[in-house]
Amino acid sequence: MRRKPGTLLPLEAMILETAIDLRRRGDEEFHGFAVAKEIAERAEARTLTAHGTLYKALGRMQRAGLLESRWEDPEVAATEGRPRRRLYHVTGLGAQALSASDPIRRSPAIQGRRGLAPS
Amino acid sequence: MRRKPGTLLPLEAMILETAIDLRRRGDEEFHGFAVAKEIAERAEARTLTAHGTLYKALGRMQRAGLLESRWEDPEVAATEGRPRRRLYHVTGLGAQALSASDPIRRSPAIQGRRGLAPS
DNA sequence: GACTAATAGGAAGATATCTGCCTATTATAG
DNA sequence: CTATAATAGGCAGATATCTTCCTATTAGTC
Repeated sequence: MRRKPGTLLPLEAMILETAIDLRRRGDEEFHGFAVAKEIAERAEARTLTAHGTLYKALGRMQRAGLLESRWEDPEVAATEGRPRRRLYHVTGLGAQALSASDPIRRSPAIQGRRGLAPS
Repeated sequence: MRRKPGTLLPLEAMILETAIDLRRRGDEEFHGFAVAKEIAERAEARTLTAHGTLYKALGRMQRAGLLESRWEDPEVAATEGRPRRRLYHVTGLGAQALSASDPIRRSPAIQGRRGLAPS
């Protein structure tokens, strides 16, 4: 949809918020599936089905320098008997971008958004 | 459906056949997904959807001693960028069970079965 | 021959990530 | 203000395995 540089899309802001939230709760790193579930709970279940959208957003944000990632140690995933995760963390730039972003598109949107109806 | 001991179900026979076939072609070991695809191609596309059925059959056959398995080295899966596989091989007992099994339920069933309509 | 007990089969979903395709949306050029 | 260019969003599916339900089928009993 043609990007205005230096702006966060609602989904991107939500990812950053969720990630920073998780960090406050002790998780230094997060993985896509985890934020997917978090976001699905918050945002009035717009399902965010087929997580393709989310993973594409994560990749995009990483390319933009808002996130950094590393692959989980395969041994760990193996021990826990699940697919391997890609572990992300928010960069300084990412945190900065969030606080600089239009707050109307952020927190208010999470519970009882006013104005800016989604559909 | 209550088992007659020492008998192979069509699916089990097909797994053993496929596995032995793959071994002839050089693959000492096989994994569930691979046989699933092989079988899906052969058997007139009864899809075998939702591979649950196949994985249950594999587990059952392993418990019966017809197959043995080991988990793939997590590093290998990681390098190839895909989920880890469980690698199976047919045991002597497994090969024996196949040759002892009713041939009408086997090879003929694969192309142009006569009699014994499936549905 | 009918009934029942037991298990096989099938659908669906959890766990994770990623790609391709098509449509929707938006920023900017005109 | 509109047309266009570009990208975001959504759906589907590939890659693998496994679990939980519910239904279908069959072996063996009476």
